[in-house]
Amino acid sequence: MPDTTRRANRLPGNRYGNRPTMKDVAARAGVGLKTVSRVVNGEPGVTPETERRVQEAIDALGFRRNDSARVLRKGRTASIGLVLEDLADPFYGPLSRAVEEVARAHGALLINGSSAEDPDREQELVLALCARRVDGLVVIPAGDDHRYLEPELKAGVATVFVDRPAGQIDADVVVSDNFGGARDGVAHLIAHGHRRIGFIGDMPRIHTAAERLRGYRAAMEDAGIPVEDSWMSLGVTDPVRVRRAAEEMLADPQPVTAIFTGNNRVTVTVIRVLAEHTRGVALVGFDDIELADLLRPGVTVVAQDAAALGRTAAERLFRQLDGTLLAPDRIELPTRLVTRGSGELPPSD
Amino acid sequence: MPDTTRRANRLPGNRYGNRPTMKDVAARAGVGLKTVSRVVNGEPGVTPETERRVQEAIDALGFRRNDSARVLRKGRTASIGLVLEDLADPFYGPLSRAVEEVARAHGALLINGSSAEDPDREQELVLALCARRVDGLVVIPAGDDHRYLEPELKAGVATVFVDRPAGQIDADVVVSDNFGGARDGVAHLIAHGHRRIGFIGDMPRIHTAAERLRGYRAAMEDAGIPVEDSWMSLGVTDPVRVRRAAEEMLADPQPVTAIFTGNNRVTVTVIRVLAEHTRGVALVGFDDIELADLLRPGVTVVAQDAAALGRTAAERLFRQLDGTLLAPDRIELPTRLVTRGSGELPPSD
DNA sequence: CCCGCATCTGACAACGTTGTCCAGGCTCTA
DNA sequence: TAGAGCCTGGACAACGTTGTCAGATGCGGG
Repeated sequence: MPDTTRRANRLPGNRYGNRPTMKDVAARAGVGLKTVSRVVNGEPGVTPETERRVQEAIDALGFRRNDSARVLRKGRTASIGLVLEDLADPFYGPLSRAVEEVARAHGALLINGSSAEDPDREQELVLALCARRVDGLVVIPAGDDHRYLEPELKAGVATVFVDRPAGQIDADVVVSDNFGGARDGVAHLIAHGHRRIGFIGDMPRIHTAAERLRGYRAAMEDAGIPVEDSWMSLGVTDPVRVRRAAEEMLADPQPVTAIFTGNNRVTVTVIRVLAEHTRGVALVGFDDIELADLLRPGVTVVAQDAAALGRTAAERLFRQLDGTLLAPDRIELPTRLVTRGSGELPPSD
Repeated sequence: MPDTTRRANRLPGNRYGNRPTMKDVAARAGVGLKTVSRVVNGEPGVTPETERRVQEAIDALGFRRNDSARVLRKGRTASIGLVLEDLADPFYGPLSRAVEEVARAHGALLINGSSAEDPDREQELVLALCARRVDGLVVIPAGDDHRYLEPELKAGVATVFVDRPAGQIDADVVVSDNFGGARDGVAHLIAHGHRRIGFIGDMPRIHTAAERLRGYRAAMEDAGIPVEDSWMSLGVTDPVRVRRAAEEMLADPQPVTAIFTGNNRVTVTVIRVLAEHTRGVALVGFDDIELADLLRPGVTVVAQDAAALGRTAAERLFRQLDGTLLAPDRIELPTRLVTRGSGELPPSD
């Protein structure tokens, strides 16, 4: 009694709510299983009349191919994973969209998740995506050790890191010129006469933050200005503490006359602080901000092209998948200094 | 010769780049297939010694369970689909993140895509997600006919629509009070003495746009102000045309003294136009905008809580999946008028 | 010393699809 | 009209996993 066995093996609640399968369609259309498969996949070798019958059965039953089974058989999932830091950060919006557009052009879906800057969560997410057998991964890394990816890379999972490089493994990377951008931004302030320039940035364990700090130091050193510790605030990230850091720099007996901010969120907070401040303090921020041009003064920024980062990374990913891309490489995209006023204020002392 | 058959059936390039399977792990550990499965899934009934051997083999081979096969067998994918309009729109960032957080709390991954406001693309995406057998869908609809979802709903795919209602089917919906919000925003302008109030909004075929327009009309009617056609601009959406629309309203011999804008993108463009304008024109916008408080004047908005929309929708989705949610319902979240200056300007004529 | 029981392990089928391969029917030609 | 060749359709195995069930092993008690 094979039927009994079969029923016994079924789950109680009935999976997929009893979706029809190709077998059901075949039975209804009075054809073989494989014929249904051919119709569904548009393969040749089916007479129009048969095709019509099959199509009718499909519509009547509301059949939809089960891609899990298909993936199992074919080995490709036509999906890629995107791991970023925070879906809600405006910097990642255009980046995600660019990745999605490239994926779409290649017929792939996008599965994504946020690491919230937590290395464990990054790893967990990446491995979950690998278990789903995504064809490739675009990762904005939170951690700095990615050796856990070695078996995956060996198994042929295409991988591109964006915004920050991978740690301890050799992988494709697409980043902005964080060092050069920050250096130019700070040099811009120096060129406008500033010497006491503050720096407020994220934790130096984040690669981009470290690079921007390095750019700040380089610009100062190039100008022969010794940097005082009280001018730098590293690792503060929540608005309350950023605000306090900025206020301390400005309250110093020898206050900074300009501030360089290390990312968009810090910039926004510092703008708020400066708005309450009577003395004009110059500001250059890393990352562009919406409406920055409408503030008075307009906010001068070092802009990176988030969409280009995403697009470049995704394109490299698919080139890995075609096999047209061979060795891992590091691509660095230029940044652009956008002057709008706040960076051109003269020192007020 | 079963081996020959097997090899002949293999694809040439070798799928997944030859990832090890449980069978391989079992062979290496010298145990049965099912024992490996037990270890991988943390099922009881394995001696510590056996478990150690299996774990060793797993690590040595870099084995990772293939979730496609697992899904095929178990029927649940532990993933949900999110279809929205544009990943890069700042309004959807917090919404996506909220959905992701709820999904994560339920151990599910998020697959998402953008419809770009195109109904066909929405349908294509939704059906692709259904073919992947996502457990549920959160949809910000672009189209207004969702009967194509009927077989899916019948098959038990949990579905919640957000931001805009579903068309032609009975489904769970979570929306903001677009009508009431717009009415209150316009009434606010009226209360400050305005009578000639312009409205610039998106295409009325988009539900939210239509509701906000209705709110505008209601407020005007309540105040006994007849609306002139030249005060309304509907369906313009790209910045160039929004700009032109705003300029025309302001160049009229009897110009509007205030403008109500129908969404965040329109608001931003109109802010730009007004910034170039000498005469003070009042502005209230639908949707909040970052830095709106720092502009002079600050921008008065009708804010909706995007994160709450996403969270509410996702929670309802998972309640559908638990079975604790029975009938589809419509949830309407309140909006909030945030006064910052631009909406309180008096008429300038 | 043997039996019963509990514990651990493995063989096997099934999930829904696709690739392979063969059978049967048809057309076309000699 | 018979034979060769083509075209359509279907049976079957396999993808990698998990549920079922039965067999093996070890232990304690009678």
